[in-house]
Amino acid sequence: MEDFLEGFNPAQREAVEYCDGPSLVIAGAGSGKTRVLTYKIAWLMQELGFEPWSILALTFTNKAADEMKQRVAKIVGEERARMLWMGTFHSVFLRILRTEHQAIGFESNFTIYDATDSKSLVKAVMKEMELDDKQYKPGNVLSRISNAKNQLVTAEEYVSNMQNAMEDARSKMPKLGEIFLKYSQRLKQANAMDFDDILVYTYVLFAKNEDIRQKYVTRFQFVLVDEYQDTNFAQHQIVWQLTKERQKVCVVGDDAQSIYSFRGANIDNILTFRDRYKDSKLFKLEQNYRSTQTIVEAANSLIHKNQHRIDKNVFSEKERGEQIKVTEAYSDVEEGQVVVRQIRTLMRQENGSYDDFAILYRTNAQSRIFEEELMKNGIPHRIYGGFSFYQRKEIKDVMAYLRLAVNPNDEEALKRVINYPARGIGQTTVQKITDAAATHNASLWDVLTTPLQYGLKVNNGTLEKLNVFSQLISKFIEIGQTQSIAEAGATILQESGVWADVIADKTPEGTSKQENLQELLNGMTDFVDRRMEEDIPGISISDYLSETSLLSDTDMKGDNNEPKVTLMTIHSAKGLEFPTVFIVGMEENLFPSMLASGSPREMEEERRLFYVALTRAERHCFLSYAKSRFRYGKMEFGAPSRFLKDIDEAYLCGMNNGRSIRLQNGFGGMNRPQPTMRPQTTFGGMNRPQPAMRPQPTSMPSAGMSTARTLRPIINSDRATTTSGNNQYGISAGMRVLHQKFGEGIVEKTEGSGDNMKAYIRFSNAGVKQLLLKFAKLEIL
DNA sequence: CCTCTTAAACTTTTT
DNA sequence: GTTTAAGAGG
Repeated sequence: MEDFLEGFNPAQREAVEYCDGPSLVIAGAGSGKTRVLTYKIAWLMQELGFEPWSILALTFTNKAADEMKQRVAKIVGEERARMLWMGTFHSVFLRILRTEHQAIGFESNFTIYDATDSKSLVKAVMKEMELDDKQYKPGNVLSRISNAKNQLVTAEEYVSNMQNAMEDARSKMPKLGEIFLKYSQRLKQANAMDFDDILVYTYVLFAKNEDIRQKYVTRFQFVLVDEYQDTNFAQHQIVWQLTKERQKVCVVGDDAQSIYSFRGANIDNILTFRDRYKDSKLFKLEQNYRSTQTIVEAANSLIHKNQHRIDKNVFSEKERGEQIKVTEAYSDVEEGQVVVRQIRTLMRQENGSYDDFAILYRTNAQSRIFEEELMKNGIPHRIYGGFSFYQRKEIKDVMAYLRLAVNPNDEEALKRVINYPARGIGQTTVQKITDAAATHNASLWDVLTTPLQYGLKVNNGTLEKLNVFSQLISKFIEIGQTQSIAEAGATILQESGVWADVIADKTPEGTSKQENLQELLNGMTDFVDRRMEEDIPGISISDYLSETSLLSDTDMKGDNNEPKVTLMTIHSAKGLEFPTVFIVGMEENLFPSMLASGSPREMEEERRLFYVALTRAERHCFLSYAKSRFRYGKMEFGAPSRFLKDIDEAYLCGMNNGRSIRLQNGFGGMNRPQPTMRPQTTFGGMNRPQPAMRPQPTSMPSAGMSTARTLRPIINSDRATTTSGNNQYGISAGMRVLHQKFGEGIVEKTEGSGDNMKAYIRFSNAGVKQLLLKFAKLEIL
């Protein structure tokens, strides 16, 4: 089987072949890490006789898992590849938890709360405790809870630990432990888990049930973990629980690509691996097969600016390649134009495919401008991340019904749809139900089904409405148990009234919602078909929900094979590669993020993120920054990113309007007025006159811009008052009017027109009111 | 109780 | 610029 590993370098070969004990593979970017992992799995099966179901391979994204599965399938055949335990930490452990639910005190039909559900629950808990959400920011609270869970600290342990109490008091959130406790109880009450719980309960399951742990230790004879630098403590511990006796484990990672510490990932896991597994072997993969020498060396020069790192020498033997081009754009819009123009040029020059291009950015919010520009130019593209299909409102609504059909105790799902479509159960009623549930330690569903038992004080009309709703859900539960998943989906969509509500919406958004819901039903059918075809057990709604709750947009399969330009965050780009990469928004406070500037640790993580971005590129790499950009609805002026200076200058070349410029002057000259720059950096489309700018050619750009911005509302309100005399209501500023309820008043101003027209009226005994003229019956005096 | 309008806060990054 | 929370009127 020597030719099996043909084309492998010695380091790769050793890493694949060593299976006698634990091993740590430090794999530089583009060093064939996935290749090593896939061949190692194939090696285990074909050379060493491991059965596929005895191998556990863990990844971070579904995408990585799918890709690896496909690659393994090519070597060992689909049949056998299918039997591997391969998936994300979350999906594999969720599967185990469903099987072993009893041991952790859950019903088998527990549901998974997504980030929105978790946040909503935290808010609900805080409201109950009458805590100010200015002082306790739900996001902060949640991230503290999440951190604790990632450290395997339960709510009970958290509150009994004095150090936490002190820490919370210091950050003005003394009740945090109590929130954590209540939050956990409510999750349990709802028979639900959040993302972090999947790991926590897996750990607890193995820690408290030795027999169950043994069962899985016996099953998983070899464990492989991809992207080990991104594991958090919980994951690290679970891997240990599964491998401590047998020590058959191989982890692959690159400390330089650790970019998830915000999620509890700890580089130390990779560093302490060798202390924990005493006889572990270390392999280093240092040859990069992906990128040109220039790109690899530029990335090296960058990462050397970090203090915390494992020393290694990543090198490339590919061609030298061209320098990395740095472009300064006048605005965020211009940055988009520059990138699109460059794509067109390269397409022409290299006769390329749109698949060859990726535009990478730090935040999802940046995608828009590029999307618009690509659209304008008719360039096919695909945006990953941001809003996933399953996060759309209409989809979440239907999913909530499905969740209830599986697990009616699901509090967040219930609150979501109890009054959607509107059935006359409002906030006050929901609040009463929640209160009753809280005082009796019951679930909302308990209260809903037996309201009298919990002393729910609502009038008979409301009681009947609640009854109708709970009957509806009961019916769905039955449907879920009797009908096939796609049928059940269609029935529930119909009978819940969601479909009728969406049909009634004739706006373009309504149409798109219809399409999405149709797509959801198709997806359910596909789900069943795929599982039947691949002989995977589990085609219930619960199985469907399990899978989709852990799916992100990045994992969605393309609808067709048309080549497309890829747009995504750098985080989602990890593990991918493209011939040409644009890294955009290279500005201070954007990349590196403003929030990272406080701590050196976080700054190093941002730098690693940039390292990841650079090393995605195979041949061409473009960096760009904009001198001004719209953020939070305001024009902001930024400076070029400090990271640009972290790359050895020899690998960079400046570019403006297709022309090379000298770099030294290009950076940091942002605050000087540069009157000659504008004609150079403007393109065809930008040449339209900008009157607001013209009156102040000598002033600072910011002064000119802010004038332009503040001008607009003034003009608008001027027009509103001056034109208000001629309208269908005959109302205008200065008139004296009489209102049925408020009495006599004077019209101060009017706004809008037609049906939306409204007036600000100062009433002598009711103060200033704004009234819609469409409704307000005013008599002109 | 519902719906429309307005104000405010908001943006890292993801399983 | 976008999305959510609150407020007021019907």
